[in-house]
Amino acid sequence: MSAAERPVDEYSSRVLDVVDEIPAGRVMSYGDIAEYLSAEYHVTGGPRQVGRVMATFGGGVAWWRVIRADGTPPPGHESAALAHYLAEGTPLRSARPPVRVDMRRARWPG
DNA sequence: CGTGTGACACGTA
DNA sequence: TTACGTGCCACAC
Repeated sequence: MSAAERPVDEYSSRVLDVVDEIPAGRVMSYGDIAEYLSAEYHVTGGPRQVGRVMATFGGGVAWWRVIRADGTPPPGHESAALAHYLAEGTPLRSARPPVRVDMRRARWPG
């Protein structure tokens, strides 16, 4: 683990912990994680903060299971994300650009 | 201490 | 369906 993958703050640790619990073939949106942390652990932070955590420390977790609410994977990682989706059997609405996960079926409530 | 930026979300056109 | 504006909040300058 590099220093860039060692979150020192509580919020980042919570976010990465939740991401680690998402089963293969399922996904959560940035907003879902923010809402889950707020409801279950009573910690504040919006979707953009979750996005910031993933951009900074996402390298150490299953980052492809954390996507936007409309089902699109993070910019610049669509190809790598698609490979994971095909390998895990994640429900897709579009298997070629613009790649989009079928949120209605793949969404994990946490 | 104001301004810009971002791996976001949502309503409206 | 895509495109744009607005709200959001932490962080860098």
